Amino acid sequence: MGNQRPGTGAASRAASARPATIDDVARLSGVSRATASRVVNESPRVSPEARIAVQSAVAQLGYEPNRAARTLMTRRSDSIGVVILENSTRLFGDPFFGHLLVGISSGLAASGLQLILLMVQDAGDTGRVERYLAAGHVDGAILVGPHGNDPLPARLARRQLPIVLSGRPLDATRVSYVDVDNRAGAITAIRHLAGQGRRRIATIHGTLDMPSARDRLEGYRDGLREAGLGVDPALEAAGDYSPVIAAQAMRTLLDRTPDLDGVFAASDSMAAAAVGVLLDSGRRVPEDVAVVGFDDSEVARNARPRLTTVRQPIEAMGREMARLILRRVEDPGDVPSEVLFQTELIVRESSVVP
Amino acid sequence: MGNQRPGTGAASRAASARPATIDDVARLSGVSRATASRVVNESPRVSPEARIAVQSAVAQLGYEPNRAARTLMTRRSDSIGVVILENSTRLFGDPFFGHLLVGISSGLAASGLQLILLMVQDAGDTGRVERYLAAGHVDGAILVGPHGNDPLPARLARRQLPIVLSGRPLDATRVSYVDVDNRAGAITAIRHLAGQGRRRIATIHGTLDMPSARDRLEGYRDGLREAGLGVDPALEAAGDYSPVIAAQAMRTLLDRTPDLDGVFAASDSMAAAAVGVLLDSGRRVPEDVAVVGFDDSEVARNARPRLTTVRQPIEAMGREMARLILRRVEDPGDVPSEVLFQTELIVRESSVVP
DNA sequence: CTGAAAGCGCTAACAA
DNA sequence: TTGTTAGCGCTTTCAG
Repeated sequence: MGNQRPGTGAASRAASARPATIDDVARLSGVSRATASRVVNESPRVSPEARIAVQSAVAQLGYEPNRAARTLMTRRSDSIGVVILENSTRLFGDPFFGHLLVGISSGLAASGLQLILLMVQDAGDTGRVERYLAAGHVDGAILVGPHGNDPLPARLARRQLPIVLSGRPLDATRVSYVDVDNRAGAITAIRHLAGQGRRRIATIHGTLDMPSARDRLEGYRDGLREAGLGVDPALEAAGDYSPVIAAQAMRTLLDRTPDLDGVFAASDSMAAAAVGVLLDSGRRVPEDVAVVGFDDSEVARNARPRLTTVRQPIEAMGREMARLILRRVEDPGDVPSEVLFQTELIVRESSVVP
Repeated sequence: MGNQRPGTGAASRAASARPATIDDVARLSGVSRATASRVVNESPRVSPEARIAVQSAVAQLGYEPNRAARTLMTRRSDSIGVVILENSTRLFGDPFFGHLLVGISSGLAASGLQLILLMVQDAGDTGRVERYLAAGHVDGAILVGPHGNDPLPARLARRQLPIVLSGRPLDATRVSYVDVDNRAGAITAIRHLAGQGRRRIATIHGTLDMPSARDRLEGYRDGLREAGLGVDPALEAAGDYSPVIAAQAMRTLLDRTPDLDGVFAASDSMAAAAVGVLLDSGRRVPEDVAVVGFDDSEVARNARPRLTTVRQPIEAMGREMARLILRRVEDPGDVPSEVLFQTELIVRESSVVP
């Protein structure tokens, strides 16, 4: 590059202490701050010459807009809060949340909005997180894993913060959410088990303060009725999506109804735990008891026997949540959207006798 | 609480459109902006009366400082970037990352710094993320899962950004990191297997561009030598921490050395996959082949047989990473710290014949 | 111990 | 199409 005076030329700024400002860009390209700003923000009202001059100055200086200054002016933070409402025990033992995060992250990436992760582990966190979100530090929030009785969604909505939920809310509040057709998914599972000749089909459901858990339980019952098999409370046991509690539930079921020949669990982790208990009890899977899970996570492919399961497209659901929140941030007056994804039954070894 | 004119009193601001500013606080408490600011920022140079007046005004107005304005002034963003350098396949199939995130999040929570999550899925993301981090939008960064050949850590360090790595860096760069004593952990695993009478112990190691994988492999070899068992390349197979590749590796090992009687895998997920292949091949675990994993994640407790494994305190490591980055942000001149956690061997069914 | 004033970097009226 | 001007809300000298 020709002769440069050290410490003053543009090239020498490579690792400069002070980052370039829009003033630097304006000066170097010979236009005003305003015009430089217009180019950076892709306003159409700029002459081609000015545009080119500014763009090359931007490149030369490695200019990056100062987000704080921009936020102060536009009153937009260019960031989205992602709130994980679940204690750590279940949190990442189950691959569900991780996949959802990956989807959200990739859906947000193209937009230039940042992802601010907020984990609510205990009651103390709730206040902190709510204050932060309500203070206008984010343009919108994605709430992952809210239980039906969680007041946070309504509280934030009342404060006019755009939000999107993972999972249908329990009350009929009008908020955007993304969910899978839990009821239909459960029905396909039961239909499959009944089709394999199973007659005493039990279920390990999730905590019933979560709508997804309720819907899967309802689907289970509907499936039984559809197959002409009666509903029997003794065949239903509560889990909480953790393997430990699921194992307990399985033992309870075996005590109550030793003749059961099928199990539908509301997650793969719980199904895997159930299989463990069944094997421990001397039963063979699938010969004596057929098992179906939910999610189609790594757990299902990893287990032996491999788990038949109801697949939900978790990453796609995360991307959709990102899309929805971006839309609501653009246009807060937009009506809330409810997006339902379809499930797919993946048949593996745990439910089919070879 | 007395008589209030609607729309103007403090109480009526409860769900007001415009958030309170420090000017509002100053006015209500009868001091200047400067003094109000001092109280908010806990400066000691304020009279008790002023302090009390301001504090009550803050409470009354529900005042929350505008972070953008503060950032503009202080040149601190009050946020930490957490960069996940791993593609989604492995990402959350393995509970490791989730637990680390929980630890980091809880370590950061008390400080008031926000956690900005940046996932690098493909080469295209790298530039975006590096630009973002280098532009001063975060006060520091925690890099999770960097491979040895990743140029990002050095690039960011050169730009003066405080960073902390998960895992020892391959080159001898002086950066802060948190790791577990991988070599010692592997040795305890081999010592245990040898103690159970195993003589043909194989290993499925991780990708060798990650120091942790190298260290575990070295520990494996050291353990063999210590037990008087020779090192045999035919007993070593490469995995990449994914179950699928681990299963392939296990099959390769069985082809090459059908007489193996022990397997040490560099993660629980890989160990579980290896168990699956062993069972498929008609072998019994642990009777014919004893298996030991690494991590002590849910996978280990969930598998049947339950996995013996080398526990690492993942959440504590995450919290420590948060502590280190906060310290470096406070005092960038501080010498880099290297924190090594100890492992613990957890003996379960997969390695001990009853 | 307190207040007045300056200014961080940016965008958005408003004129020209 | 462009430039000038006026703040956004905050912290921080500098006087007093």
